[in-house]
Amino acid sequence: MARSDIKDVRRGQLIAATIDSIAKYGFARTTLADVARQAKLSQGIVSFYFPSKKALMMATLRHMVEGYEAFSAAAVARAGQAPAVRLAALVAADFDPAMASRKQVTVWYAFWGETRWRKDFLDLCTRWADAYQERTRALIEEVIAAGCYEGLDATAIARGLNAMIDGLWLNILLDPKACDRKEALRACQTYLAQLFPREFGRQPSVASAA
Amino acid sequence: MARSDIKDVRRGQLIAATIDSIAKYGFARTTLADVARQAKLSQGIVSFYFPSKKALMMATLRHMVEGYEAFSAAAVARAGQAPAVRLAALVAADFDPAMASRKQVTVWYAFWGETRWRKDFLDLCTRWADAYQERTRALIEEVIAAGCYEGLDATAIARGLNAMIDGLWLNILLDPKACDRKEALRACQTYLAQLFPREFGRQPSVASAA
Amino acid sequence: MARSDIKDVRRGQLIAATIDSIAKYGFARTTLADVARQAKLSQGIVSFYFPSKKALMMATLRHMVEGYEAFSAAAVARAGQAPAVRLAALVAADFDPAMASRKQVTVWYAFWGETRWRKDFLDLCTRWADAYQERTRALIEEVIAAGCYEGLDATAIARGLNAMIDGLWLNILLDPKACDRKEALRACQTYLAQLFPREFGRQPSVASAA
Amino acid sequence: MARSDIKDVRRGQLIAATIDSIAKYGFARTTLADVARQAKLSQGIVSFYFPSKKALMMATLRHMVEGYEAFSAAAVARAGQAPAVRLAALVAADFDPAMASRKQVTVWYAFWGETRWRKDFLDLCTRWADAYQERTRALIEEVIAAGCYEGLDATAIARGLNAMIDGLWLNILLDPKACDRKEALRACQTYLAQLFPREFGRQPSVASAA
DNA sequence: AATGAATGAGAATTCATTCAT
DNA sequence: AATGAATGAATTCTCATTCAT
Repeated sequence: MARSDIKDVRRGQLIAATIDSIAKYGFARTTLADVARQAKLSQGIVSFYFPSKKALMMATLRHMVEGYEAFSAAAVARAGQAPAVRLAALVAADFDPAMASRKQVTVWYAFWGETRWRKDFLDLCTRWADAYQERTRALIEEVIAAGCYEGLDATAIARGLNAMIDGLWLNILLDPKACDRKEALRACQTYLAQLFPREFGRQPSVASAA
Repeated sequence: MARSDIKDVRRGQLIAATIDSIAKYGFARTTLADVARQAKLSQGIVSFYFPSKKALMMATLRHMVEGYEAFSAAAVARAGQAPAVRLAALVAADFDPAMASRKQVTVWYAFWGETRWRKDFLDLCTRWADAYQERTRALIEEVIAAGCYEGLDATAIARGLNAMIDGLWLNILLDPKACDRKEALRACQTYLAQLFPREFGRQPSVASAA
Repeated sequence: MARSDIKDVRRGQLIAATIDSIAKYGFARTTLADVARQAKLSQGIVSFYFPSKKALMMATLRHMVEGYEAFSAAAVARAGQAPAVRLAALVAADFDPAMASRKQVTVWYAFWGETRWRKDFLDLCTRWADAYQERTRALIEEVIAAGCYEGLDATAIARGLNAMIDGLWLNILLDPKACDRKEALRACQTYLAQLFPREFGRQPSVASAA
Repeated sequence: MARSDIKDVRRGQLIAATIDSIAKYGFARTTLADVARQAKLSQGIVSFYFPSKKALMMATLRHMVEGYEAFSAAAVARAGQAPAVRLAALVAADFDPAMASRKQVTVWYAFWGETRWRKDFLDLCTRWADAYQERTRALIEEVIAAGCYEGLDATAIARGLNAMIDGLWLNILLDPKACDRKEALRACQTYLAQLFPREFGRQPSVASAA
């Protein structure tokens, strides 16, 4: 194995361990010793690969963002050309078990709840968040145009849709019994069906197409 | 000042200081020393009034929940009898400067992001959250009935609306430039206008009536 | 009730509470708050009657010493004139339920184990301890003289007897199952019977005479 | 120095420092900071080697018990075959400067005086204490048999002898001027001489043989 | 590359003592 | 005489970070 490969492997191990640990103990209670133990590596190695706890956390967040982005983009790509189907796929991806597992959601909100390094976290995410918002807006605009809808504000709708998704994730986190992934996806689809009845109304098959 | 009053005053001071400190430093970095300093009291007094940091945090959360509930209920009560106006008032209250200030929102998400005591936090909130969800649902049902709408699922709409509000709060927290309170409220109203065009469409005045 | 009486009552309450607390929690874990609670008095009153924790402890020790002394002297006085009977009574008093209860023994050893204030404790006890040792010695000398024993060193015997009593108390404290008060008393009597077979041998009735 | 050795060295340093500190300041006033200072190590390292103060104390007690046991057993082994000489050696070992130094005795009684962790301390010692009592009893029985003594209760004598030794240690602790090691040993030997005049009477040389 | 011992700055919590009422 | 709120120093324990091997 090449030198650079093993480095990537170690980094990956440590980031995975960090995610596990945040999910289990929370952000502040995640100690570097926990991470090392979880990764079955020695204490010192964490500092070897990441100069500080903050750097480890930043790398972990970057990893999560990139994973989300890749998963999301792939889902949309797989969905073909039709704007409505692409939009449905985008939404469905957000509630895919691989993205909206309890563990993932816990970790996302652990990051958002953290005040201390918020600024740095945001610097890391802003570009991505803006791009995501813009992509959603554009897709909705396409759906509006393709469906000949009128009087709809794509920006406000995109903002509302994304906010609803975030809020449903929070629901999943806080009260998984009252609202699981399936229930959350249904709420989103209800919303889309109200907006675009011709594309989303009475067509549960669209969701499963994603 | 009577003996029994001073206790309430001190508790209030400490809870206010806790909120300030969480907003400034985050949940984990809020030390009892910070709280004491902020409240201009001595270190030991925090432990005198709250047996542990957890107890202080629980009391703080309870205080926030009760404050939110009271504010929200008062806003709806002021709105009169018409269901749509009441619903508009409920939503508007969520984005009132007194509720959705950056400080408040920061603290809410600090609590939700905390893994360690999540179970206890939720035990404290569940009843309230359920009641809130139910109240929203009932109000939406009234609006549906009063407006003779058909094919609308009040439960899913309520869930979606509440989730959207939560998500918009997160937007306010994470990217206040892209989404301030006014913008957030607009997104919600857009949603309501799409659902109930006769009550909410083209009538920004309704919102301001709240 | 006269002023001075209530003061004595309060002092007594506090000392009794201190003894209870030492027995339950140990010397260092006995806080003034515990003592106050146990005595059903307010926190501040402890400092009012005793200028410091050390002073409370000293008063408690003095109380125990005086109680022991009084009990012991009374037992000997009741025993009449015969030296052997007096000696038997002295020993029996040490294992009387009122003196060698688990609580009492715990507290005595809590005091002896305490290094911090040892010097002050000893200053308080030395005179008493010396007097006690001398009294025992004199009594043994009388027994020797009355029984016409020869070659016995009253000083060494007194030292040995007192040490044995102390050691048996420690046994009661550390391993009450293996050695209770009755068993301890038996060991002492065995010792005396070996020393003074004519007075103590085969006469269990002597012990019960005490 | 090998990695595994250094751990033992550190543990030993810390235990030695703990003993010194208990002897100097007492049980409760022995802080982890004291121990670290005494051992010329940093604060944190104490917690690194011992998960809690209690664990440090337990390890210290175990160290003392093992040291005592080893010393005692070696003394008896050196004494040869004759039961009386072995018994004399056992007793003499208890008052050897290495065992009954003021420091050691202080620490023993500090442990016995401690209420808080008494149960755990005793769990650690009970087996040893029972074995010690049994060994003494068996030795005394041998002396009785070898000397053709009659009417002696080995159990009661052993209990009394061990209690006397404990009590003499307490004397050494509380009033070293009135009773030093030599004086204490003399009291024990007087006792043995009264029990077994043929083996111990008028033969100070036996003791010095130990 | 990797290890894990060592450091020391905090953090929560406890508690003797003070003092206004 | 009595109360109990308030203080702040002290203590145990945690942990990010450093560094010799």
